[in-house]
Amino acid sequence: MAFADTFKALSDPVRREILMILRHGSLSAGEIAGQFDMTGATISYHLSILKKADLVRETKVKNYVYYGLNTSVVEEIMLWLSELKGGNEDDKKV
Amino acid sequence: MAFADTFKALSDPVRREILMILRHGSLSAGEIAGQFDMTGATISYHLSILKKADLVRETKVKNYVYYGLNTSVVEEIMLWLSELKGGNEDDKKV
DNA sequence: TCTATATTTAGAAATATTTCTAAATAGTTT
DNA sequence: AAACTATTTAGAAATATTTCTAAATATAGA
Repeated sequence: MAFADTFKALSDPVRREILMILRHGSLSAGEIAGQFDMTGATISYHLSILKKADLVRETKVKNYVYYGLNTSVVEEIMLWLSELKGGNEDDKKV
Repeated sequence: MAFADTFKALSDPVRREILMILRHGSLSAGEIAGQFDMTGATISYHLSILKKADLVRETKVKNYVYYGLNTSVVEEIMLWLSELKGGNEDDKKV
C-alpha cells in the first residue's frame, strides 16, 4: 500500500513486536497469537494492517496461514528518515 | 521521550510535513502554521507531540517560539529498522 | 499601563483505533 | 457428510487522536 500506511502500521507496539518475532522466520497466525496475551481475533486485526502495509506476506498451507516478513517497503521509510537527517542545514554547518 | 513516542509522532502526515519543512531551517510556530490550512492551535498541538518525541527543539525569541529539527532520535528508529531487515533469516539464504 | 501580536491551553465534537465476544468461513480428517 | 481446527469477520465498547473555537498566557511596543 502507500507510504503513509507503512508509518501507521509501524506506530503500534504490538505490530512492531509481531515484526520482530517474524525476523526468526514465518509463523502461523495461531503461533503468533500464542506469543501475546490477546485474542486471535485481535492479532488477526493487526496482521491485516501489516499486510495492507505490505510489511508481511501470507502463505496458506493446509488450514494454516503463515505470515512472513517483507522488508522491501522498509527501505522507503529509511530513505525518508535519511532525507530528514541529511537535509538539515544546521547539520551542514558543523 | 520514549522510543514508542517517536514512532507515534512520525505516524501522522501533518507532523511528517512539519519535519520536512523544518529541514530548511528553524521557523516560528506562526510561520509553520502558515504553511497549513489549519488553525494555529492545531499546529501547536502537533508541535507539542513532536517536542515530546524530541524530534523538534524550541527556542523562544521575543514573543515568538522557533522550532528546529532534532534528528538525534531518528538514529534509534533507523537502528530498529535495520535490525528488522538484517535479522531476517530468509534474506541470509539469498 | 494599555493594546496588539504570538502562542498555548481547555473543552468539545468528530473520527479513528484497539480490543473483545460471538459468529462466519475455510480447510482437514474421519 | 459431520465434526474439528485455524483463522477471519462483524459488531460493539473503550480509548485515543485530530481538529475546531474560545479563552488564557506571554511578550512587545506605544
